[in-house]
Amino acid sequence: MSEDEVADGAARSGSAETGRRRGGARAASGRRRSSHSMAAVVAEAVALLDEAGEPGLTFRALAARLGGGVGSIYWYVSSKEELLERAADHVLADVVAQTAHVGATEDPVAALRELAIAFYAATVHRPWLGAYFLQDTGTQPNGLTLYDRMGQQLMRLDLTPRQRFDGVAAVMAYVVGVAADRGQDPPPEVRDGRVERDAYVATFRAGLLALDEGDFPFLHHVAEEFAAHDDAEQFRAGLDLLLAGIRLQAGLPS
Amino acid sequence: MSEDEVADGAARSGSAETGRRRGGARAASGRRRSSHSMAAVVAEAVALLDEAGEPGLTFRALAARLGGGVGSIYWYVSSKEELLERAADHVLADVVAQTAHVGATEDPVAALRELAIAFYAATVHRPWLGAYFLQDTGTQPNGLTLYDRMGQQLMRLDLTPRQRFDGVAAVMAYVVGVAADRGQDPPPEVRDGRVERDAYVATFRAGLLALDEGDFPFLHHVAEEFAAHDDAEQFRAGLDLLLAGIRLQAGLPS
DNA sequence: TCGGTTATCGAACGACGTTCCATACGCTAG
DNA sequence: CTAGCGTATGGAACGTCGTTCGATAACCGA
Repeated sequence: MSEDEVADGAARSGSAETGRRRGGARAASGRRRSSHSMAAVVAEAVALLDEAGEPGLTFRALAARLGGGVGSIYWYVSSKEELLERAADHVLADVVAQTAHVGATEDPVAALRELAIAFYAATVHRPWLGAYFLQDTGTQPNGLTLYDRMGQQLMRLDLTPRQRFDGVAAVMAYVVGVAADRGQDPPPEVRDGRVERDAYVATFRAGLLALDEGDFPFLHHVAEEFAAHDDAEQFRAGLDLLLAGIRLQAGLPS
Repeated sequence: MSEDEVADGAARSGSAETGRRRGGARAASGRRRSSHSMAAVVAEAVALLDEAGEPGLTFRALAARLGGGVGSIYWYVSSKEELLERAADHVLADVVAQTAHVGATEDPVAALRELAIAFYAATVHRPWLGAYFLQDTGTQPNGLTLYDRMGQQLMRLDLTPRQRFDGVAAVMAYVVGVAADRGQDPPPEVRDGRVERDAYVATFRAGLLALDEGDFPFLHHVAEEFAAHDDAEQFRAGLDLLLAGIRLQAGLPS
C-alpha cells in the first residue's frame, strides 16, 4: 500500500532525469515502441523487489514488466547499483513525507522514537532495503534528510555535539540491524499460506528445545518468548532501551 | 592467525563432511590431481572474502586458489549460500573461542559488553560478515552459541524472560547494524594508500558543509565530529547507551 | 588383484549485468 | 510538408557467474 511517487526530483548525477512525460493513456493507434519514464522504472523496480527480493530485480524482468527491451533501462540508470539506490531512496521519500509533522511540539526523545519507528515500518516488509542500507548509508538525499531529522531532535537536548552524533548513529544502526535480522525469517513457504504460520513457529520452538540445555541454557530459557514474540513489539522494546540510555545521558527523568 | 577448525562438526545436510586428510606435504611424485579438504575450502573462501568482498568470492577464483577445478568445491558445499554460511561460522568460531573466559566473575552487563565488542571486532574488517548476518541470523552453530552466551549474562540480572530476550536481540541487532554501516565507507582508493585518508575525510566534511544549512542543520552541527570520529569508539558509545537502558531496567545503579 | 566408494576435473548450460548499434520517435527549421 | 537532429527504444551479443553432469582418477578393504 501507499505506492505513490513522492519526491522523484532531487536530481542526482547529471545524465538522465528527463523522460518525464509518460502521457498517461496515450497507447492509441500505431505506436510501435513503448515509452518509459524514470518514475515508472523506479516504481516497477520497487514492486519487483517487494515481490521477489533483491535476486528478483533483474534487468530482463524489469524490461518485461515495462513492456520494452533491456537496453532501454540503461538510458535511465547506469548500473544495477544505481537502480537499487533510486529504489531505496524512493521508499525513503515516503518515510520522510509521512514524518513531516513530527518534532515540533513533542518531547524530543518521543519524536526520535517516532522517526525510528516510521523508518522501521518502511523496512519491515522489505528485507532488501535493510540489506541495501548496510552497505551504502547516507549518500542518498532522503537518507540524509531522515538522518538530519533525527539529529534535530537531539539538538533540543542538553548533550555535546559528539553525544548527539553518536546517538543518531546508534539509532540508525539499530534500525538497520533489526531490519536485517527479520525478513528471511519465514523460510519460503510461510510467505503466502497463513495457516502454516503456527506450525512453523511450533517447529522452530521444538528445534530450540531439542538443543542440549547444558550448552544453550538461555535458548531454552526464552524458547517460549521466541515462539510467541511479535517483531514490531520487540523492535520497540530494544529501541526504548536505547532511548532510555539517551534520556539518562541528557539528564532527563525516567 | 588462528585458522583451526573449531566446530566443523555439527553435520548439516547428510552429504559430505568427510574429506579430512589433506596429508600436509604429500605433494610428491606423480600426483595428477590435487586434494582438498573442508578446512582448506572454508579458509580460502574467508581469505577471498576478506580480500575482495562478497563479489570476490567466486567458485572459479576459489578453485584456482585451491589449484583444482570448479566442480570439486561442490563436493564440500552444495551451493554458494552454504559456502557463505560456513565462512561466517568459521570466523564466528574464533569469536566464540576468544571469549570463552568472559562471564564468570564480572558484572553481567560488563560481560555482555565484552561479548558485543568481540563480535564487533570480528566484523569490523569484514563487511561481508555483517551483510551476511542481516539475512540469515542464528541458524549456524557458533552464531547460536554467541547468542546464548549473551543471554546467559542477562539471566544473572533481575529481568523477566521477555526482557532478557528483547535485550539480547537488541544488542545483536545493534552490532549487525553497525557492522553494516561501515565497511564500504572508504569508497575504493583509501583502502590501500594511507596518505589519502586525511584528504578523503576533508572532502567528506566539505561535502557535508556544502549542504544547505537550513535543510540540514544537524549535519552542519556535527560535521566536525563526522570527519574526526573513530568507528570503534562510536560503536562503544552507542553500545553503552543500550547497556545503560538495560541497567536501568534491571534496577542497577548508574 | 579387483570392485566400489570417495573425490577431482572441466566442459556445458542457462541466467545475469552490461555494451553496442541500428532504428524509431518528437520536435523545430526551412 | 519535409529534412534533420537529438532523444529514446529494442534486442543481439559478450563475458562471467552459479550450477549440473559424466568421465575418470585415487583410495581401500577383501
